[in-house]
Amino acid sequence: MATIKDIAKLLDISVSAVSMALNDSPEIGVKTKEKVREAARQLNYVKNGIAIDLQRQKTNIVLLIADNPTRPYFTDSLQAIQHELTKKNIDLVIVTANNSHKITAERFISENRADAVICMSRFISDEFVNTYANKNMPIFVLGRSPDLITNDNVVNVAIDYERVGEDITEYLIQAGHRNIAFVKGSKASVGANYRYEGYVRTLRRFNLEIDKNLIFEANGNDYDHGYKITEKIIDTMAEHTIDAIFYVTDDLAVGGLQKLLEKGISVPDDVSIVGYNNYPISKMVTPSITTVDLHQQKIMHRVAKALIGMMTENKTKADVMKKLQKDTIFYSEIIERNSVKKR
Amino acid sequence: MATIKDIAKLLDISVSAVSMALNDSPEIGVKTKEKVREAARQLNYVKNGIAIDLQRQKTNIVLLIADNPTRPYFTDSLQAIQHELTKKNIDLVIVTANNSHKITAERFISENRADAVICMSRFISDEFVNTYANKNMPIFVLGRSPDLITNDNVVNVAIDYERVGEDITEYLIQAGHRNIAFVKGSKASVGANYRYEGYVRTLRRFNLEIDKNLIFEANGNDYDHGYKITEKIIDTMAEHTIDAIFYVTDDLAVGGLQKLLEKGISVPDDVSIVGYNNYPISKMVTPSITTVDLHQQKIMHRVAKALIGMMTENKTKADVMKKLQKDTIFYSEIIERNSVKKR
DNA sequence: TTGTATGCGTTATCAC
DNA sequence: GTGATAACGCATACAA
Repeated sequence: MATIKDIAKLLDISVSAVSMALNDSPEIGVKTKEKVREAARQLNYVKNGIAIDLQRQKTNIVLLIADNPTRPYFTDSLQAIQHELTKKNIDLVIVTANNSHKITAERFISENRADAVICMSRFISDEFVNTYANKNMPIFVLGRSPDLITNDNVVNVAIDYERVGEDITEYLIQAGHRNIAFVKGSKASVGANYRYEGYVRTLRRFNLEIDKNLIFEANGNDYDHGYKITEKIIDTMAEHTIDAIFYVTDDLAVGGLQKLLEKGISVPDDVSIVGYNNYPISKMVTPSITTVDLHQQKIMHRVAKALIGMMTENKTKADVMKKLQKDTIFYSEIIERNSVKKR
Repeated sequence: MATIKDIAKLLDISVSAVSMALNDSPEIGVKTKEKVREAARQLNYVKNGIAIDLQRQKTNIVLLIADNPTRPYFTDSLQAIQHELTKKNIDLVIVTANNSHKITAERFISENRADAVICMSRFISDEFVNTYANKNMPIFVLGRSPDLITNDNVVNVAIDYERVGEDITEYLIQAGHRNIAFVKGSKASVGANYRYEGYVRTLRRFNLEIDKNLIFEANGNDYDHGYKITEKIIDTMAEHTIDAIFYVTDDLAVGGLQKLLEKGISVPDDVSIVGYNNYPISKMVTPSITTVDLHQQKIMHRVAKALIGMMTENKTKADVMKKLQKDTIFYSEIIERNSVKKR
């Protein structure tokens, strides 16, 4: 690996001259620049970004930590973030952090390998985030408890969990459903828990009984869990009437749908179902599934902008918080499709 | 940001002593180590990974370049790679490189920000790869033309494209189908093109006519394109009999399936369909779709191992190539489900 | 057991 | 227009 030193030696000029030439500094003559560039080509010189970062005390990268890069909510976010960062010529690096593998992510944080981080993974603890965030590396976390954030360089992107789960429950009730089953998913999923609470609140608001027999635990958020739990649901349908099923996740709903169809139960004629998140798959099945869109992209656009503000314009947490919450950051939208019947 | 210098000053010992203490060197006394650690805690010291990398002339990271991190073929690969790297305590960093955004990936390569790279994106050109791969940073690319690889530090993971597309076509023929339509996807997809060739070869082998009317261009590999092109297919079914449809991708097949069902065409009673890749979604629809599994994970496990060999054991391209191709790296497997009817 | 000196590859600050 | 030199934060060979 050739370095600027090698170039300098070859051309018998100083290292700094080479550096400046390579960076097209106006202080360097045109002929020198050309000589340097030519030599660089000859020696197969490639610059060492690490050394540059060290010298500059900046990495120019934003670290994005994901628990599961498969999920559409992640890829949506990714797109939004990348869009904003590209404008500013900031690099984006993704590392995953989940149950079984989070060392890389933690190392990147604890070793200050970024100028800012967006943490979408729950597996990086509040404590960790609090101890390592600093002025040169603010950390954005999503949907955590505000009271657990003690560091002034970690900003929590609050989500208005008040309405979560209420919207779609109300929608089902308005459509004439009374016996609405609820399928819980992964216990670790914060959002999913809030949806359940919204469901309960809404039933109460409409003076509907909360029947424990209609609450199911899938113990996971994906297709397979949905498929499996729906076996149980079908069993209980023998004794209790169920008009509609609120799956806490689209994937669960898709799995459930398939089980229902296999058992000859028609959706939505025999039972209506809804999912949550507006994952692409929800429209790919027959019947397509009514769901709710969280507008993750819009949120992340704003997060990215706030983050850039802190990185490049020396804004403080207080500054960006105002903008982040200027209008309600969170608003969900019901996507009506064909899995719900009005009665 | 405190550095070891600060610690040294505080404790009035040398910088190197601090460095060694922090790295738990046996040369340093226990009491000194404790003092140092305590001081580090007090000063809120966090180590600077960048500086370490510079000094060590190693980054300990493998760079994974993806075009579309959404695709299951990517997440499958990710899992396999991460599994192998974790064993060796090597970090994995993902950056995306697609049509509109590949600067980050290119910068990471050209600035030597990794000890090795796996490039799954077609948007990083052969030329680029050839100019930047070096002994300290080998680059693995997937399924490119071997003759375009001129650098001895880029290893091309060949895939046995001979059989691709033949297997499933033969399967359809054996099931009694004669008029088999083919739906092409994105023109940029290398694998998809090979599948088409396999399809053609197989028809010839069985002395079946290749009917241009039954070849469709979806111009994309995803659900929406499948949905759209199937409109055309249904139109031509009025004039030409079609027993089966070979969608070049599962997503296309899922989109097609939905359109067929909407139009009241039964799958597989009226027409059989197959996809390719064994994406999770192919089993989530009703009827579930017969497809072929490329065993991407197994391939990537082997790739990761080869790469680790080059990184840590100084193995050469020649060395790893042998192992990579020891047994056929590529073998596809037909996953029989419910979208094909025997006639 | 500890300290000194040097180097990693680059940029920045001066002085020339 | 150019060249020494220090500095970035850390690790290491060697000396003490």
